Amino acid sequence: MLDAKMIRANPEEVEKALQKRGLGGALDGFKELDEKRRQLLVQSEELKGFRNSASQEVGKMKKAGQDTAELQDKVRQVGQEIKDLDESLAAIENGLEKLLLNIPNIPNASVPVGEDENDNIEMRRWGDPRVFDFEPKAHWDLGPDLDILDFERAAKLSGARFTVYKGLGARLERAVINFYLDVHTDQHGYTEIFPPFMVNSDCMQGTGQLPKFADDMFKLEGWDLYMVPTAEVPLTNLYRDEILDGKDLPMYLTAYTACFRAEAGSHGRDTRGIIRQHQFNKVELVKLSAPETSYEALEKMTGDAERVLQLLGLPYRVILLCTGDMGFSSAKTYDIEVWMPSYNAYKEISSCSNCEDFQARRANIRYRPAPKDKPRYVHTLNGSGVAVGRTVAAIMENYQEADGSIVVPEALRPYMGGAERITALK
RNA sequence: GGAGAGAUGGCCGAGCCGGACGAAGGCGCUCGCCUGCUAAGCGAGUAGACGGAUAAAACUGUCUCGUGGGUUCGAAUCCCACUCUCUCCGCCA
Repeated sequence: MLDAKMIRANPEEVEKALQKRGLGGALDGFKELDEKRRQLLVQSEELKGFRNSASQEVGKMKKAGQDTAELQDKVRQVGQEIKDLDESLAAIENGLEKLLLNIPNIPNASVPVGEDENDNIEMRRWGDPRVFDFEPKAHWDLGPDLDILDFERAAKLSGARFTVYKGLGARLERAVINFYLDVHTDQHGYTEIFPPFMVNSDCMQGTGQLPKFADDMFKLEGWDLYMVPTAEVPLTNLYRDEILDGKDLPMYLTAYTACFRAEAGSHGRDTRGIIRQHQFNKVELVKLSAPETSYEALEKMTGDAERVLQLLGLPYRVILLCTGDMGFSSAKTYDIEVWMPSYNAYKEISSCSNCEDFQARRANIRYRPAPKDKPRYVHTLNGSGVAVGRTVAAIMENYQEADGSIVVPEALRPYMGGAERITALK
């Protein structure tokens, strides 16, 4: 959520910034509502001030044995006026909040202006895509052939866009999860959290999924609970409505969770394999940072995500998203894309964003730099560290051999009971 | 799922037969004094949000005692609903 005071002070600049995201006119109506709100607020507060002093007066008069009927009558009338004013005020504040909750974050000045993914900027590449001396298979063929992925039985259980992992496939998924968590906790300084996989609507609003993207999520019928679309939601909301001690910043958090996405708009994309699923695993990185250091923290976090791909020997590139391609809450985002032979292209495997104070304002996460200081909003960052299912798909495809087996990357072997290779049983 | 108890400031904890209570007291924290150092001791200060005022402050108004309603001239205190926590029973991994 943007700061109403900031919009009030620089309406043209905010409008310009939102236009870069292709959202001209998003601020329409703000000024009128904002002015009306303050006008009604002043009126209401004046009357309340009168009510407070008059009520005290009644108390004194009663003690002195005086007749208070007239004053009480007067205050009763004022009370009605206050009630009416407050009703109008509440309606206006609702309108304002609705407006603000649906406005995305303002891009950082370093973000390239553009319309869509074609205007993104490639920052760097790591590793060289392997040149195969045989025709490589896609993971959706490798998986069933090796009997480690079962799409048909998954469909029987849950329908399209679910996968059953079996044998060393299941083991590989679990190995990657543990490997990622170990690297981030032991080498990158993150604290491991194991959060609930269902969270309430306050959390969803705090990180920006609600109210705008309700259709992308799975909601539990009869409950104010949603399946987490990413661990970013529980991790960032851990400190919702709190004032943190400046000494505790920056805070580095990591979590494995399954992630659940309905993504109504994605039908027809990536229909094969495990790239786009209703349920997938991810290890997430979240940082709470002081504003001054949040952009350094973003570079570092992106590096942390890159590092696990390097350790697995998977070629990737880093993309800086343009204004038109960024997520709702983000001020600046790097995507990391891993090389996928089946697509003959790089495919997103991580997204690292600095949301600045956008989520912190929604979720009311503040910190006190020093004991006497006023509380300030933290900056929140989140990044995939990285997507597990897509990692497994990338390993399968990049490490496949001509005989249809898959070599286990060395870094994962300790997590695979020493297995060096996944081969068909038959 | 059934029965009961509770929710107050950073923490603990009074108030809860309605009237100067944004809230006693303690702890913690900050600043100062004292002490050779540390500890102890002494003094002062110590919630947030939204407004007004200001160059900025000082200053000032309103709201907040789990949340939302209600009663009343006036609610932390009375009434209703909800949420959460704890204890006992049941069930369960």
